[in-house]
Amino acid sequence: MEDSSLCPRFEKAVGIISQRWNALIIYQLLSGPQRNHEIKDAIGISGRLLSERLKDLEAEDIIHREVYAETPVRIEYSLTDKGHSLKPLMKDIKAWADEWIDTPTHKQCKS
Amino acid sequence: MEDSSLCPRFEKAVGIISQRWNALIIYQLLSGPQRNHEIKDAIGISGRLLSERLKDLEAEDIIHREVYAETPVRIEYSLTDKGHSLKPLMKDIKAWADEWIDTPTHKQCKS
DNA sequence: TCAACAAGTTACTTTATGTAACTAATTATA
DNA sequence: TATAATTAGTTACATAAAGTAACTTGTTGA
Repeated sequence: MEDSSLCPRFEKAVGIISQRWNALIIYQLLSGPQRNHEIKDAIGISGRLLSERLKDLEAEDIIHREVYAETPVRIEYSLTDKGHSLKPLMKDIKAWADEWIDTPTHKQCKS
Repeated sequence: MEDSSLCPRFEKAVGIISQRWNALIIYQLLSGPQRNHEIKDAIGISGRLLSERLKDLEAEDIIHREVYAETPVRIEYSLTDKGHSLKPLMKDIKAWADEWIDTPTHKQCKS
């Protein structure tokens, strides 16, 4: 293991995107800045993992954490430029899913 | 957990693509049909997981397993139409990686 | 016959994820 | 003023997935 002949950049990108929950978090944030509990409720992740992933994605400069010193304090997560640049990718996944994934028991989703 | 309000098709697609190793296997097969050990050497996966993932991807109709009754027997894996339809996605990941991922110690890779 | 290869499988260890309870700060409610 | 509720986390523990390596089966070439 551990030494492939593939492109290291590609492997790094795949590592980020295919880390569990990351794609769903990024997809969710495409619709605008959101708070911890909003993301949590939207994608069904546990608080433990959401905190962990948000930290990871912030470290990768894909999302930005903004603290609003209101009362009570409000913390919002949003996509950085780097994060926003993943939009075409997310749209590709969505398009592929619409064409190739069969979920007869579920209705069509909005684009 | 377990009940999100996202599109079920999208979640299914993300589940497949972001399952560890799947994207690398599919990317690797974009360059043509390959045997078990070729994929293994190319992406650095263990034999155990490669067998498991190849079975999963075959069950999803993303790859095809062809047995050539030569001597010794030759087994080749290739992308199905559904698998090939993931090419734009893979290219997007590659393009994103080239633009946003910094690997100063590694050289540029072929497109 | 013996070593080597190819495609898997089995057994076992390590890491990641899921679940739930717990903080700390604030706020609305009785 | 207690009391419960909310928000963004964290901690502790159980379960599931991934990593490692040895083993199997069938065949080949020396």
